[in-house]
Amino acid sequence: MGEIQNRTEMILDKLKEKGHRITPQRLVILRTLVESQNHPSVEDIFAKVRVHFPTTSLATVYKTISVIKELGEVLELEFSGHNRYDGHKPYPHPHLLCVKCKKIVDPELSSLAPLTQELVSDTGYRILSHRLDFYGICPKCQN
Amino acid sequence: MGEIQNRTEMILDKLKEKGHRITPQRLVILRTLVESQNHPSVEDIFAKVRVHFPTTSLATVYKTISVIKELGEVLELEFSGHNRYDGHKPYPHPHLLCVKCKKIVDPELSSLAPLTQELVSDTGYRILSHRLDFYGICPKCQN
DNA sequence: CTGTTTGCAAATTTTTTGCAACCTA
DNA sequence: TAGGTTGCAAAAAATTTGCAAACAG
Repeated sequence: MGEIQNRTEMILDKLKEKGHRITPQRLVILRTLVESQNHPSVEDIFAKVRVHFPTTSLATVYKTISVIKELGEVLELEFSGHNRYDGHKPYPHPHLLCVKCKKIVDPELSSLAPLTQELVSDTGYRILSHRLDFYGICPKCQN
Repeated sequence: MGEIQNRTEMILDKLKEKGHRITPQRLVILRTLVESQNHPSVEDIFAKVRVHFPTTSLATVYKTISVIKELGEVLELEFSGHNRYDGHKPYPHPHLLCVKCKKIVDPELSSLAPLTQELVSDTGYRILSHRLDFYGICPKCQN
């Protein structure tokens, strides 16, 4: 149990190892990233930190995300004017986005392995990572 | 033959139909989008138009892309600070990017249909589009 | 002619950077 | 105490918008 706590501790250790310091703001930002299931935006994270530390600046949020990104512990989903972050599963995986309510979920796709296999066989590429985003309308928003 | 010309004509007709006007700048922007195999950025397109019309502004490029996007004749690939455009195949399709030589190819993936099917069955979403980018190293760059 | 488009500049939006004061280790 | 971090403001970078002059139909 405490998988999220363990992951948080692990990242904190990594931070210390690299000579980074653990500030109260960073702790909240890190926890928000690790606990969030819904791929928060910078503004989302900013809002959450502000609850506990009202003087926190956006710059600090950006800087902290940047540090955690260097550790490979958060996945950045690039969108033109609104990046989202996944600190829960910081490795490439498929996303399913509802274009109406903007929710993002992680579907389980057993067919992904065969697809990647086909890609490798057909092209001879060595695959390093991927970005698989599906856009649609979730069951709730279909009404 | 003349597939690209045909597509260009078709889009021009669509533009006229909707009450848009065909200006020389728009013609060059449109041709660049339709002919490009390399998913050009706004700056790429801007540079090409400038060759023929040195007074063209970036705003015009953005506005024209926006209009063509409304017609559904260009695909926008969102990156945080550098969108790319595909006016050659303006519908969602997988991309395979070599991280070394930056080449982009369009792989044929017969496994994509079953994967989408699995997604629909599992989640109940109505899928509207997708973005599938694979990052890897092409055969040539593996040496 | 009429109304759309252009091109310039200013405004927006997201993210980055510089730096003095501050705080963690 | 030393040096990384914060928070403010200014700077970048990409895109959008307002508007008068230009131009397509």
